[in-house]
Amino acid sequence: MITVHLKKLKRRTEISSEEERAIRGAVAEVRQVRADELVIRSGEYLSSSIILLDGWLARSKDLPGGERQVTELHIAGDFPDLHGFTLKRLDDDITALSDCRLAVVPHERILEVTQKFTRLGRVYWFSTNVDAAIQRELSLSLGQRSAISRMAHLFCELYVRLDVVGRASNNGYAFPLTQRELSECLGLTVVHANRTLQELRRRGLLELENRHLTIRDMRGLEGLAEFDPSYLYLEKHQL
Amino acid sequence: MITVHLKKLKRRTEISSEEERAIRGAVAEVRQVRADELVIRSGEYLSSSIILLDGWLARSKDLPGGERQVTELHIAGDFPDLHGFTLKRLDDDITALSDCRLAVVPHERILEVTQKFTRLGRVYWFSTNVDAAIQRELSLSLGQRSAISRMAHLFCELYVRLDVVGRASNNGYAFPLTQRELSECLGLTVVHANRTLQELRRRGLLELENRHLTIRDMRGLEGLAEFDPSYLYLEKHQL
DNA sequence: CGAAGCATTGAAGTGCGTCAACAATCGTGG
DNA sequence: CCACGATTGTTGACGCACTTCAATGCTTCG
Repeated sequence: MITVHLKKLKRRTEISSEEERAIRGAVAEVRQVRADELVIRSGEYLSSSIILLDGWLARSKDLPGGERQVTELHIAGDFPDLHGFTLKRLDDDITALSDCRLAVVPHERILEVTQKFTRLGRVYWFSTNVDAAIQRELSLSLGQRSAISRMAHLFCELYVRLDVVGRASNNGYAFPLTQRELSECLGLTVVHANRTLQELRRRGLLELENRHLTIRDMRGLEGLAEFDPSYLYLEKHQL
Repeated sequence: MITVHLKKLKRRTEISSEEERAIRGAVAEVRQVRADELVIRSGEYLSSSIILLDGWLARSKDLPGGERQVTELHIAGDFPDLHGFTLKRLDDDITALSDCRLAVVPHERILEVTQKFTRLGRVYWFSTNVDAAIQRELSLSLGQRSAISRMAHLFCELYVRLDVVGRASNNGYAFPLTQRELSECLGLTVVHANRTLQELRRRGLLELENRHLTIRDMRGLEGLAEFDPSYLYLEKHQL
């Protein structure tokens, strides 16, 4: 179950069997949450963090008027609120986009593990830095890319990230978001997100039905998105 | 000189005199760079990071077509490429917006210091997490706020951050960016950034001349920006 | 089976972009 | 210290990508 998290880590760095045991031992319990459940409210005090084992989570920030911006989508293997280990409260909400299974990791155990294995401290620091890189790429999208290029970019990124944890299959993946949620990722209205999605279909780049995305023309999609995965830091790192 | 960096750290957590000595000892040299100089190119291998002692730096990402998005502005006291310690290369460029003084900190010394003082490891991890929070707030701005609210928000944030390191004075601060650079922070064209700035002036909220910003109506500006500084994590933290 | 949420479409509006010109300021060399 | 080209700031006219509003069918699920 937590194997998916180790799979993600091992893609980017070596994890010794001793370190692996320490990580496995840090999990206190496994929880389930339902779709649409608010998992963590921004501002609330945190004494544990969660590893996403299965399902999708969104981190988002709202304006007083209700407008919502998703700051990052999280998939199986991610450690969505690991930054809460040092920050002790989040500045963004975490919501379940689908039913999810979560491994709860108390901060005191993260502290112990990273004291004992200082390299793991760097591995997890690295991990939050990659999340920050994903968020920077989002800023680039929101600030400079057109709606269609932005949407294409998101689908490309998710394909790569899902592939790392073995959740992508022959050019497609399960995609549980509604068009409203998708629009909140992209800084668009639902109506325009809908039209943009249709344009991607019309160009023969992808299909999206029954919550499943199929990429029909990966080259074309990547080209439209100007997608370059180097910001995902997929190569092996010495830490 | 590096005192400004310690000032920033001490605002958010305790730093013992032993830890302070370790930090001061980690600096290998002090460099100067001129305005408009490309300080770090994204992708290049890094074996040291820099603390900004004086001046302004911008982190930015470009699209193939030349469109640029600034992902974060950095001021005195910041550690702009600290994430390079784990990532070993950046996904964004770092450019000098003004003449700057930089303290160079070799990664091997960061490694030593954080091995010896594991709490300092968490302090710096915390620090990159705050940068990530600033970037999330930018995503919220780019995705959901109007041009004028976005610009107001940026000026509010910079006031608070500069105040922490004692670089803001009676409701104003030195602001070295050109309108082009400002527009690249906000995802706007220069022309529209210019008109938006004029609108802020016209409403009596601020003045900007000779590279100096004066806030005439802080309440009004914060209200327009819907500014809430909690994402800056200014309170004292146990790490 | 009914209600609520979700996807889709059309028509009309607007915030911001584009293009183009010009004024003001800056930096540099003579 | 002035000359002058380059950069920066400003303004106007116009265009368009995306929003807004509103209506309609389609799912989904209690």
